[in-house]
Amino acid sequence: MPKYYKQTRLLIAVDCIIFGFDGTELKLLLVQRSLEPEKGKWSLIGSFIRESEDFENGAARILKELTGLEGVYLEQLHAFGRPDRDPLERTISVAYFALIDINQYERQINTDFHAEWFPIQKTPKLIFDHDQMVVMAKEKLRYKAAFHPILFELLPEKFTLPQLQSLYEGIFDTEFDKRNFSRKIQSTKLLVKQKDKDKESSKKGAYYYKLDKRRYAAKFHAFLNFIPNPDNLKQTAPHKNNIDFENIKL
Amino acid sequence: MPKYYKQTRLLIAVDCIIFGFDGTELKLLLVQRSLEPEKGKWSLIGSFIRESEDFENGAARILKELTGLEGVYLEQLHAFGRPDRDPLERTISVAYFALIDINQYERQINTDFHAEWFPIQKTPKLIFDHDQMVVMAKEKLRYKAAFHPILFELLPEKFTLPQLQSLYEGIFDTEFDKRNFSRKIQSTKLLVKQKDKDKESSKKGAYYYKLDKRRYAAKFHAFLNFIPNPDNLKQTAPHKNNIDFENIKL
DNA sequence: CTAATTAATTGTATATTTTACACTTATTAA
DNA sequence: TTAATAAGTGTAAAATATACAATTAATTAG
Repeated sequence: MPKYYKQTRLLIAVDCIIFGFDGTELKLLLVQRSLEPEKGKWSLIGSFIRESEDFENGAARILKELTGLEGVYLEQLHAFGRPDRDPLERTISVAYFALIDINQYERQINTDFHAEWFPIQKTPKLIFDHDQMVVMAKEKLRYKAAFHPILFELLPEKFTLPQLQSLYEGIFDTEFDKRNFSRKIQSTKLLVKQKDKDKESSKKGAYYYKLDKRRYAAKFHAFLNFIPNPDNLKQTAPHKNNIDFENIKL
Repeated sequence: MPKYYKQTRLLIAVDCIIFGFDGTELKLLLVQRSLEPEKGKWSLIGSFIRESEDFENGAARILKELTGLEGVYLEQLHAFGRPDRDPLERTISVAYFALIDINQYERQINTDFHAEWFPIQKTPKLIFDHDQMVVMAKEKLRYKAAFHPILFELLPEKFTLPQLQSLYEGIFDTEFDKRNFSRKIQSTKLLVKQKDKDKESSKKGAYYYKLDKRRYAAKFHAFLNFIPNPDNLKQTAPHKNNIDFENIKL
């Protein structure tokens, strides 16, 4: 069987930026690296790609191993290939981001990874170019969330409007008027009001909602314009390939 | 020097989806593959990545070799890694898309690639998963063009509003009202009206415009909402990871 | 038992943006 | 001079986004 001669072959890894929401705060799941170099340092979870494994399969496998979860939302972020990104040997990393409901996360499944949830604003310094990956993933999440109903992937089956709003506010680092937010969300017709209330966080209690699964599947790629008033969004420092929310009025 | 033992190393290629606009039509630059397998078949331009080469460098190098152009708009599209995508040997492809003004393209530079421009709707069948790459690139171009002033990368320094409109109409496969289109484009304040006219395509002649480079650089990432009336856009067949323009009113 | 507290819920008036729609103008060719 | 062609331009109606505050349900404290 003929091959491509004289070409360089490189290591390929998949790294996962795992976002989680616990009902209050957006978090990132990090692990302590188990092999040299940088052993013991905080890192994204990753793995070399196997012989007959797709990137998606690899990412899903990693997630399963680490969190015990299957069927998690996964999307390719970017391929990172700077020759010196791993000082030991050149390694290509195909980064995926994942969205999970932290309450579904099974704490016990894999303790050998030394995994820990960090509030998104309080992540430690990561190895290699993983900080850059996280920055890009946060931008992409914001970007997608501004137009598509992607944040529901972070929520449990039943959730309240105040919970949903605080998720949006956390991700966009701003505050929305609750009347307008409610109206906008409801206008998508993606939510089905339940009969029961969540009495945890208030005396009055907030009605639970569920996703209308049919509509959700149908509208996932639609443009829903979730984010009012981009002027109020705080700017992130622009960098190469950055996506941010500048105001169009100069 | 220690290495990562017992891990698979794979071939890495960069493939470029090169979009070009000639003032009338959106086109794709394809080459006839020069090596086995599939020698002689139509293909995206690509190359194995070199020892100390970044993906961006690799993509820019390929573009330079093929078109003679430097400083071309380039953006990573997606990494493709299906184990059997190249039947000869597993090869990862990191796909980039490029936008160029066909009039800048220097026809003579590289005849050994057997390169040819194809109208975007009339491309031949391509090798491997290159058709899938093209589909994804078209979707991403539409997506970005809907919100960001990216299509100017396809135009010469001086262009007319009718030219710009026909570019947008071509990419979105629809028609816009010229009064509304003009108002919307002008409201971005990205254009500077010139004193001279293009008399090629009409008796009256159409005023040339240039980009306001400062504003263009500043607003490149802003959301400008270029596309009115998404209802009128024809649907593309949805597929995995698809981005399309569904109407949000169910 | 009543009052105070807390957070959820709901409506309206105004401003802004988007949309639909058609005539006038400049130029050339007949 | 007239006809033909495509460029350029304005306005009214509709839809959407925004700003803004009172009421409600339940619990807790007095």
